[in-house]
Amino acid sequence: MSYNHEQLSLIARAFADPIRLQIMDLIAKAGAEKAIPSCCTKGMCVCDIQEALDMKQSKVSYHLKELKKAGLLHERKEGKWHYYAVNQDTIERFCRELNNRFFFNSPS
Amino acid sequence: MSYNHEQLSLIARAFADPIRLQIMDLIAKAGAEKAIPSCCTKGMCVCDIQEALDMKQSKVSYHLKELKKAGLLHERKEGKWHYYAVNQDTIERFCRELNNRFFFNSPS
DNA sequence: TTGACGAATCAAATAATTTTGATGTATCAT
DNA sequence: ATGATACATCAAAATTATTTGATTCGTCAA
Repeated sequence: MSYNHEQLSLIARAFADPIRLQIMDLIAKAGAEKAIPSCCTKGMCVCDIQEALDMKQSKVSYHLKELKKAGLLHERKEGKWHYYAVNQDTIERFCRELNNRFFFNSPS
Repeated sequence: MSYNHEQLSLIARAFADPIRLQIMDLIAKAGAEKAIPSCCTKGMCVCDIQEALDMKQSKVSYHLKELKKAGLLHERKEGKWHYYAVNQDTIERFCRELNNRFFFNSPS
């Protein structure tokens, strides 16, 4: 039902790198607004992130893998493209878990 | 007003190690309940954590430093002892920040 | 003072993450 | 089939984090 230390730390580790936060921001914005760059209607593809943040492709892929491993991203494959979108559920559970653990008067 | 990527990742990094989560849990419990071990009424001292988790003193100090650097702990010195307590404000702000960033319909 | 205790800090060793360039795989158009 | 594109994966190098065993610092009691 609730996360253990390993699961919690996996998510925290994913958030622990500024580059991954940048990537998350970018993907979140693309999901929220009209979709910043070219090809994405729902989610962002690797090449758009690569271009937006001026990073090597393998670097982007590596960080996306870490984020996905933590359950923070959802992947949808469509032809040649892989679209990534934020998995809000994981973030919500993560925050709820922190609250339950560290607040004496925890709000559920 | 709100955290930048560096500040956010600093907090996330602090949560990113299972050992530090253990320490946080321990300190939080000591604050919430009657105070588990011997000497602490408000906060826990290093030697109590050391004993509770069976760790070397320098290791405990190292992790406490990391947690404090992230603003997750509050330190109070009293004679020979240093008492650590959870800084709930930081956790609250951290969660609020995550919500603001990654939820389209963010609750403030 | 001296010695003992609680804790910080340091330097060296070890371990884990991240970056990089290369190579591999799948999909698609020609 | 061939070549191009989008992406994953790999192995090596570079960078960071963690652990360990001193050593040091501050406080207190004798």
